[in-house]
Amino acid sequence: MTNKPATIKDIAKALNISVSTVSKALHDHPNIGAITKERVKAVAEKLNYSPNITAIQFKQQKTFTLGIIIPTLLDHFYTIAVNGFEKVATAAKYNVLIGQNQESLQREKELVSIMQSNRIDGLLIAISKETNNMEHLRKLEMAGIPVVFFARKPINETFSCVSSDVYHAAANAVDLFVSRGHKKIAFINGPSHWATSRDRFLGYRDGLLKHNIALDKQLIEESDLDTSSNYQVVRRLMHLSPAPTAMLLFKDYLMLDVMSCLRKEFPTEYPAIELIGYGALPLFSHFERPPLASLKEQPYEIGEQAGTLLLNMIQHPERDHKPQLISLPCTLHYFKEL
Amino acid sequence: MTNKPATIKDIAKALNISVSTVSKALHDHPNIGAITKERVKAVAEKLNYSPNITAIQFKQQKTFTLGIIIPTLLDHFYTIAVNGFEKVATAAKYNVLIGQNQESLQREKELVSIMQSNRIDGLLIAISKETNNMEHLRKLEMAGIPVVFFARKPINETFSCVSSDVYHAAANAVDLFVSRGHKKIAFINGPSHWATSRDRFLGYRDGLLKHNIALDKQLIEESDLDTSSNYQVVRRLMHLSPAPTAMLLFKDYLMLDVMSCLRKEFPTEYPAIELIGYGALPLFSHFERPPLASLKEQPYEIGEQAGTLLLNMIQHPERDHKPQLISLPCTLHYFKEL
DNA sequence: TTGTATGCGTTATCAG
DNA sequence: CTGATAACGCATACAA
Repeated sequence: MTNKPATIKDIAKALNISVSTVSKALHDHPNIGAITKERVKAVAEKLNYSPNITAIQFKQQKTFTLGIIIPTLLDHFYTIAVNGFEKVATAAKYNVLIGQNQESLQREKELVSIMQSNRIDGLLIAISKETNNMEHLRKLEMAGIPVVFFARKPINETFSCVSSDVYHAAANAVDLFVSRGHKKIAFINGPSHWATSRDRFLGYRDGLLKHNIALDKQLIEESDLDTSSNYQVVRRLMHLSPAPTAMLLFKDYLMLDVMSCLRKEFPTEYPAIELIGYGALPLFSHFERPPLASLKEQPYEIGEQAGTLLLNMIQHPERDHKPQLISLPCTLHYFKEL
Repeated sequence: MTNKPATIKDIAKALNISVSTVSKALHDHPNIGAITKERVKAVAEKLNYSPNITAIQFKQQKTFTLGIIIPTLLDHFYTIAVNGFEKVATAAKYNVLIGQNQESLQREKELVSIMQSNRIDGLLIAISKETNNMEHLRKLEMAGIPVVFFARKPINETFSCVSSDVYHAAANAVDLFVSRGHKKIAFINGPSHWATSRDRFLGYRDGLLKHNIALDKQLIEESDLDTSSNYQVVRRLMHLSPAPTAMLLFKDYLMLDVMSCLRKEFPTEYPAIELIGYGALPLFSHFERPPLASLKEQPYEIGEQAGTLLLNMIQHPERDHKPQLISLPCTLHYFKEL
C-alpha cells in the first residue's frame, strides 16, 4: 500500500473536530475533555498515527539530536564512550549523530559543518590529531550550539572537557615500575599540544621525582600515533646505552606496536622489558605474553558525564556555563600476576 | 552573540527582492540573471547563511538520512561495514544514523521505531541474534521505507541481503585442513536459523564430501555466541574420542574464546590443534601463537554494496525491486607460514 | 527575468 | 472545554 502516513488532520477529519483539539488531546493537555481524549487516541491508534518529527523539529527549532565526533570507530575507547553518551542522550529523548574525523582536520570541519546544517543541539568531540585550530568549534558556540571536548583537548583552550585523570595514573605506573626495580623508565607520549599529553608527562615527571630519579630527556619520546612512527621511536630508545628496562606508553594501541617491534627487532632484550599503557584493552586477556599492566580508563563514564554536561548546557542556556574540566580516575590493571 | 541563523527572507530583505528569487538564485536555477545570482550569493555569504535543513526535510518529505542497525560497535566487522556504507551514503548526500541492537530484539524494535519516526529514507540492518520475527521490518517496508539486510538473514525471508560467500569459504577451509592431514575436523557454527550459518554448514559438508570424509554429527556444534557457551562447546568437542584435530569456527571472536579455552583447559592438546575462523581480525598479527588461518571477509565492500542497493531502491521506487542476494568472496588469510 | 501565493504538519495564541 | 488561525523556512506552480 505505502499510504502516506496519517496526520493530525486526518484524525480531525475523521472525528469532525479541529486539529488543535487533536493536537492537545494527544498531548494530554489539561483543558481537553476525557471523552474527547479517548476518542482521539483511539482514532490515532486506528490510523496508525505517528507524529511527523521533521515537522516538529522545524516548528520547534530544535532537533533533539546531539552530535559526537570521534577519531575512529575502530578504537574501542571511543566506541565505549559513544555508548555512555548514547545512554544519557537516549534517556533525555535525544538522538545521536556519530561522525569519524579519521584524524583529519579537513574531515572534522566537514563533519561539523554537516552537523551544524542538520541543526544539532550540541556537540561532543574528541578532536583529530591534526586539529590545531578551534575556529570551526568556536563558530558552533557562537551559533548557540554548546560544545564539550573529551579525551583530547589542547592546552590553553577554554572548552569544557571530560577525560581520564592521566596525571595520577602516570605517577602510579612509575611507582609500580620503581617497586619492581626499574630505574631506566622510558616514556612515549602523544601529541605535545594536548593537555592530556602534558598531564601524562607531569605525572611521569613527578613520579620519578618522588623516587629521586632524575628526569632523562633521552628517555622521553613523542609518537604521532602511527605504526611506523611508533617503530622508529622504539628503535631510538632501544639503541640508547643503557637501554630502558621499562616503558610507559601513551595508549595501549601504541603498546601493541611497541610489543611487535620489540618482539621482532629486539627479541633478546624483550623478555626483560616491562610495559604499561593506557586503556586496558580486553584483547590482552587473549595474549600468552601480555604486558605488565595498563591504566584502565573509564570511557563509558566519560561519555556519560560529558553527555550530562552537554545536556545541562542545552537545557539551561540561560545559566552561565564556565568551562569545566572533569577527570575520572584510572586504575592499574595487571595482566600478569605479580 | 548567538544570533538567529539567517534565512532566505533576510537575504531577500537585504536586497529588496523576493524570497523565491533568492531561493532560485541559490539553486542556480536557469531563469535567474547572472548578476542577481552573484548579488544573492554575496549577501548569503556575508550573512553566513546556511539553509535550514529541518525546513527542507519537512518541505520535501525526505530526510536524506539512512539508518544502519548493527549488533555492536565493538565488532570491527560491523564498524568497517558502517564505514563502507557511510562512504556511498555521503557521496549521495545522505546522512547516516547508527544504532546498536546489542543482540536484543526488544532494543532493535525500539531503534526501528525511533528511526521510523525520524523518517529515515531507508534502512540497512544486521539483525540481532534474538530476531526471529520480521514484523517490525515488514512494517517499514509497508510504509515505503526500503530495507536491506547484511551479514545476517533468516532462511526463507524475502529481503535483499549482502553478505560474504561463506559457502565457498568453508569449503576452502576444509581443503586446507585436509591438505594438512586432518580427518577429524570439527565445526562450530552460529545460529542455525540464519542463511549465513546454513551456508557455512553446506560448504563444510560439501568440502568433506569432496574428500570422501563422512559427516560426523558429533563434530558439529552450535554456539550462541557468548563466551560461556563457547567454552561449553569446546569442552564437549575435546572430550570426544578421538578428539578433533582441527576446527572451523563461525567467527574470529568465537575463535578467540576457543583459543583461550584450549590454552587454559587443554594445554597439552592445544599445540596440535589447528583453527580457522571467519573475519581475519588484525589483532591476530600481534599474537605470538596465532591460529592457522582465517577467512578474510570484505566488510567495507559489503557496506558499500548494501548502500548502493539501498540508494537504488530509494531513488527509483517505481521500479520493481525483487529481493537480491549478493555475496562477496572471502579469501584464506594465513597467520602462520605453511 | 522576477514576484506572489500556497502548502508541508505541528504547536501556540487567542477568541469563542 | 473547543476552534480558528498564524507561524516556522523553504520550494514551487503560477502569474506578471
